[in-house]
Amino acid sequence: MKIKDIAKLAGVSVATVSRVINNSPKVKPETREKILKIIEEYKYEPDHFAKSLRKRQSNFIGILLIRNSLSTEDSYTHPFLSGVLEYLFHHDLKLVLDSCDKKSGLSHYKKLIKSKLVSGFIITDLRENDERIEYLNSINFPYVVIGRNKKNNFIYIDPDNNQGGYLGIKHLFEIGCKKILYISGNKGPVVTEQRLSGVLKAKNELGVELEIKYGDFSKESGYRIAKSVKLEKYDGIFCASDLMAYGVFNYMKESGIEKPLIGFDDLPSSKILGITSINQNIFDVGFNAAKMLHKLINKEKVASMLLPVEVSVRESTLKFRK
Amino acid sequence: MKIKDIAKLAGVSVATVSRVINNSPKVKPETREKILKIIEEYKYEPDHFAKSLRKRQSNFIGILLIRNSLSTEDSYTHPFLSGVLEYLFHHDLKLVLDSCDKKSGLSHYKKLIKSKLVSGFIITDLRENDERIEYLNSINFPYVVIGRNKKNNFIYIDPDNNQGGYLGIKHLFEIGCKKILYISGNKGPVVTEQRLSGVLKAKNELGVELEIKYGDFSKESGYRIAKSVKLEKYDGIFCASDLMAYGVFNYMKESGIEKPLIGFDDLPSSKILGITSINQNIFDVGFNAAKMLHKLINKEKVASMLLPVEVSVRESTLKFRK
DNA sequence: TCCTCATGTGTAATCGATTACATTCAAATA
DNA sequence: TATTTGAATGTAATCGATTACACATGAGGA
Repeated sequence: MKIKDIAKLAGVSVATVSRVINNSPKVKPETREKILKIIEEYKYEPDHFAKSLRKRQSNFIGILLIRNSLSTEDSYTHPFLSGVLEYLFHHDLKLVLDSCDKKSGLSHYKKLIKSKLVSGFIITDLRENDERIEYLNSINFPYVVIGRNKKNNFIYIDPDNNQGGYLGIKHLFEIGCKKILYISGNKGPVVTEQRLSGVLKAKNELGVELEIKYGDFSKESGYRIAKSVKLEKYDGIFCASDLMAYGVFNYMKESGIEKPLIGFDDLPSSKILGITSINQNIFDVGFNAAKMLHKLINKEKVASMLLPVEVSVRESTLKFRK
Repeated sequence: MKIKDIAKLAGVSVATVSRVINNSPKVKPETREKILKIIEEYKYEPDHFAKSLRKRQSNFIGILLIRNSLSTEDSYTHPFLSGVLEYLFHHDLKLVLDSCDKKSGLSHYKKLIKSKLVSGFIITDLRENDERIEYLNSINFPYVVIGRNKKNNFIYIDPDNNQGGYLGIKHLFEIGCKKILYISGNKGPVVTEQRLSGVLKAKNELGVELEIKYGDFSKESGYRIAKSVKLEKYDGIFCASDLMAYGVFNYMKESGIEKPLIGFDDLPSSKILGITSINQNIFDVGFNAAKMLHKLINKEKVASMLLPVEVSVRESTLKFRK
């Protein structure tokens, strides 16, 4: 079933049918009705490839996952993609999901661009000095980045890590903590600085005592640090990642110490373990990334975006509330 | 840059360039070399839409996620999609990820088919009496289903739940359990029967004593059942889902009882909690689903597939080992 | 020498839509 | 009445590739 068939059935030319499909105003209402009825009756759908070819536009956006990067706890992909899809759903856009190697992945992006398959990218797994950024900037191709790096010469969307650090300390303060241990991530990643900076802001503003140790975001590092310091000294612990909080959690169980504990990221396990954490709405990240990209594709002005985070309060701090 | 430009640069016709691109054997080697060099030099890529239109074939497969179905713990999507993408990566296929409503989602599938955008589907979130199945069967469109239902009139791929049930009991038996509590899922879903049937097979084969209670896969139901029975009576507990195992786990912590415990699904939290569980390799599910679909699209014969599962042994049973 | 045949290449039709331009027809205006 | 105008529709070119068919060339056989 193609446009020609519909035209024949309706006794009009293909041009008129096309006009109806594309909502051109210059079609007589009765003609439009008649054609729509036939289209409906035969469940006609225009050929996607013919349409894209002729219109010289793709309604695809691309997301490339890194090959072989299966982390044990990925709770990110589903809500993120759902958010993206939710936006696309309402705007006649589609998503091509593809994969590429971490190294040498650029050629894959180039292929998708040169074959005119996609009209924009959402970039994930950003690196410092990311060759993808350099390339996309150089040809002025629309894209939005999830996260930031030091160069930061692009449009990005990122949860407000700074605010997250702030809220964590504030929450501990509110349940009565005065001497807090902050287990930071390792120096290097931008998130480390962002979260730390929020933590420091809260410290100064609220006047709590703060000690800082540096882990590396991993469970093991959390455990190690918890073991090496005297936890008794503190009346609250804030970790820059849930994984580190799990390490601390395990150590506390072992040693019988009980202190208020907060993590960061709000992984699903935190809900099950009852650990308070800083929650980022990943669905919103996806949704807004798609929205921003859509605007960029339409040549509209777009500003980078920080998404608010919030504290998911659970057992691990709740039971210490005064 | 289009094929015409390449042809001009090489001093040949577009047909010859096209032949080179499509590996037609009837091109003189020197001509081929010359053209390939120019293609390489200019990084030419054929227009995807033109190619698909003319060849009357799409190299897209489709997966539709259900809208607004954000479960707290989704550890499935990423490895599944990674598996799918890994196969596609090597076979010049691409994935269109889209979404549709749980109810009335069928029209979305129809659209993708009628617009000729996709040449096959991987069906997830299967229901009993799934209208998608009826429709796809009726028009003989290629698809592969993740999971099974009672009708089961389709090609599917599914982890071997039966084997999982068997292995769970066997593992408990091997660490010395003789009187086991099995907390099943609710009657209805196919997995309930499958897992239970494996459990029963092991019971008969190994001669252990077995008691069965029915939960509903949820954490709460696990907790409730653990509380309502006398856990002391048993020397091992096997749950048909990790969530139920978490409920049991929590109750045991509270009540100070310690018994070997196994869950099913191997959610990420199980690793963190140290709970032994039945693991399904989700990456393999995705990879093989893509492979099977590819064969179906190429009109090859394909048989449904059960993927082996294994026991991820952890603390919750390890420490009881004799 | 002439014919056949294989090899390599070019010409032009084609896929199914969109759209610039042409055409028709009736109403409005001079 | 003749002319202009605008609305509605049709004709045909076009997007960029693939491919059936035509054609040219030279080798090999009669």
